[in-house]
Amino acid sequence: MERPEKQKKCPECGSGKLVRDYERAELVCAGCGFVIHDKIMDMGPEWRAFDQEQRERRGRVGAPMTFTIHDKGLSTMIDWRDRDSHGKDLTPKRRAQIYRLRKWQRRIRVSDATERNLAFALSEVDRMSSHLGLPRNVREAAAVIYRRAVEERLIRGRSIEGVAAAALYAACRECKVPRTLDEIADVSRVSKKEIGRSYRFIARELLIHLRPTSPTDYIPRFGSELGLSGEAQSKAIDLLKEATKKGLTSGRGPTGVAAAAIYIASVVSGERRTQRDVADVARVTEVTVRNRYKELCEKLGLEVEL
DNA sequence: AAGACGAAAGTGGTTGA
DNA sequence: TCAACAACTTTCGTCTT
Repeated sequence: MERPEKQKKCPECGSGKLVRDYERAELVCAGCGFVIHDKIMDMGPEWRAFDQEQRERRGRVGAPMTFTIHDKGLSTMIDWRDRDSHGKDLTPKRRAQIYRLRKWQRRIRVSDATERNLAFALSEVDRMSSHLGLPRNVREAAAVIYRRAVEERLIRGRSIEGVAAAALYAACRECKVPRTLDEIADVSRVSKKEIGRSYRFIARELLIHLRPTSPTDYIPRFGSELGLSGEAQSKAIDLLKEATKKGLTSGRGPTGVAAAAIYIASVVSGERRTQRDVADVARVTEVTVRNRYKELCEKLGLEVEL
């Protein structure tokens, strides 16, 4: 795997100016805004991908491995009959020893049952992260959250996959690279509803208090997916700053607001994208893009000639 | 032909009694 | 537990480029 330091040029526009965004753990091209996430931290997949489409195509992580045969038949069970290998009765001393051994074997079994569950959950986190192209630090954060949930015994009555997905969702928000519940649900095996419920539960129990997602956090990703330049993206962020000041973002879905800002920015910077395209990457409808962008234009007193 | 616009009805989730 | 509610979606017809 290539060392991040050796990556000197942007694969998209060839510009040499790459900026590290430590907060989001991304490497960003200052010229065109292209985001090179997996170069900086991600030691996960061994393949290299230069954009989201490639990453999705090459992500060959499929359905989760089954851990049903936990030890592949290698475990030994101590016989319950108090006989030795010749069929003779054991001395009382031996019997006591065997009893203790059996007890310990039981204990070891449950402890590696929780280990297996943890391993399974973490492999789920990894699998989902690969699909979503998330950097390593987010996976780590998700793993930490999941481990805490295990320690606090919060998984009882909940599916491991649900909690794993919820932990990942929380981790994304914590690391300021938010993914929507829908996006998480797409790569998970459980429903959006269950992930949401699990998330709320563990967030409450683990006292994880996350500010509502800011539309700004979506700009680099959406911008990158639409191939927008860095200037266009900064433009969108400026717009959002203004909008936030005037309270235009509260109560609105952050993805919708982000989409509108991106759309306006794309138009004013001469890199126009259609409402359809913007709506698609933001996972909202054109109607929402329109409504938000009309609001933004009116309230910010913007003239956007088309 | 494609994109933008907007009206109207429908959906799922939150809130407050 | 139920109904009201706001945000968002779906659908569809019209206008513009």
